[in-house]
This record gives sequence, structure tokens and C-alpha cells, in this order.
Amino acid sequence: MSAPLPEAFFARDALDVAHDLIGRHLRHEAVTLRITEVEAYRPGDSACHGFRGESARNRPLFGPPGRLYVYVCYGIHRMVNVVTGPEGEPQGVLIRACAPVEGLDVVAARRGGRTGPVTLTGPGKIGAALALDVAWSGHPVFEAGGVEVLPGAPAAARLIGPRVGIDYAEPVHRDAPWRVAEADSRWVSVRKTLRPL
DNA sequence: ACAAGGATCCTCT
DNA sequence: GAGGATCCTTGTT
Repeated sequence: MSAPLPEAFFARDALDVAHDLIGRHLRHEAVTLRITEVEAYRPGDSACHGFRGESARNRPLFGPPGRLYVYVCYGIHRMVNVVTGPEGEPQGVLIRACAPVEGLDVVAARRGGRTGPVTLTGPGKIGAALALDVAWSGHPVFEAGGVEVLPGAPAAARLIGPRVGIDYAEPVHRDAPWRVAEADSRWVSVRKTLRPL
């Protein structure tokens, strides 16, 4: 039994938190996952949802750190972020892929009868596996009893590369190596644009 | 009230 | 490797 990482863990720049989150655990009820791939979205970043100001959807991004920011993408997928940095600055880390630790049977049951092996590579699959929706947006991850980020074991060997699906961003942000993944893990998406740290 | 587009996923070839 | 699915959020009339 380990306590969740404290609020202060998330009160840093999104890129620092992104690197430090690889190998940590994400738990919701019976399901525990090890984080294997993330992306940092930062203040002044034209790919960040907070770049064009605050709205009802992205409000948690501007709030204090250590809270979830959950939104719906393409009308289907629930994307899970953890807010970072000081209150007032829009920044956070998107969870893109995980490895199963516990509760894989529950995850499989949540896949709506879909056949084939359960995969956790891709942000939409993480939201589904943890049964999160936008009602969880704003929920703290440093308190026991809901969604928790646990210490796990940080990964020393990492890969970095550009983020996925943000071609609309300014080139300086589009090409920035703000995606981080665990090296030597099969639970990583879009591997071809990643390189050793 | 409406139209447009999206930090994706899955199923083909 | 390419294209369609699918529906919520946002900004504009």
C-alpha cells in the first residue's frame, strides 16, 4: 500500500512532470496501469487547449496542479490529462499509453465485447480502460479514494519525440520533442518518431 | 440555433 | 498507408 504522489509532485513544468511520470502507476478502483507514454502541453504552447484562453471545457487546465483534465475528442474518445504547474497557467500532461498492472479482466469487460487482445496504446484507450468521462475533469489525483497517481517505479531509460496529432500547431511547437515514452516497452504508440533520450 | 472541426481508433488494402 | 466513423465543444448568426 503506497500513498498517492503529493500535490507538489505536479507543481512543476509539464515537461518535467512528463518525464517523471513514466513508470508511475495510475489507479482507479480495481484497475491499475503503469504509465508508459505521455505528452506535455505547456503555457504559450500553440498545441495546448489553454492557448486561446479559458473556457468551460479547459478550465481545470488553468487551475491548481494535480487535477484531472478530461475532454472528449472526435466525439468518442475520452482523453485523460493531469494538470501541472502553478495555478493560473494552462499546462498539463496527456496520458497516451500504459502497461497493464492489475485489473486487466475489468478493462477487457469494458471494451464492449470487442474481440482480440486488449491494448492500452493510445490516449482514447486509457480513458476507456479507467472508465473516466468528463465528469472526472477537475478531480484531484493526490487524494485516496478516486483516481490516484501512485509512485510505481520511475523509468530511467526513456524515448522522446514530437507529439502526435497536432499538425495545426506552430512549427516550433509541432516539432518540439515533448512526447516521452518508456524505452524497451511494447506499450508505446507511434514508435517510429521516437528516439533515445 | 447552426456549422465546423478535432491532442483518435478501427478496418480495410 | 489511407479513409471513414462519430458527437461534443466552440464560435458565430
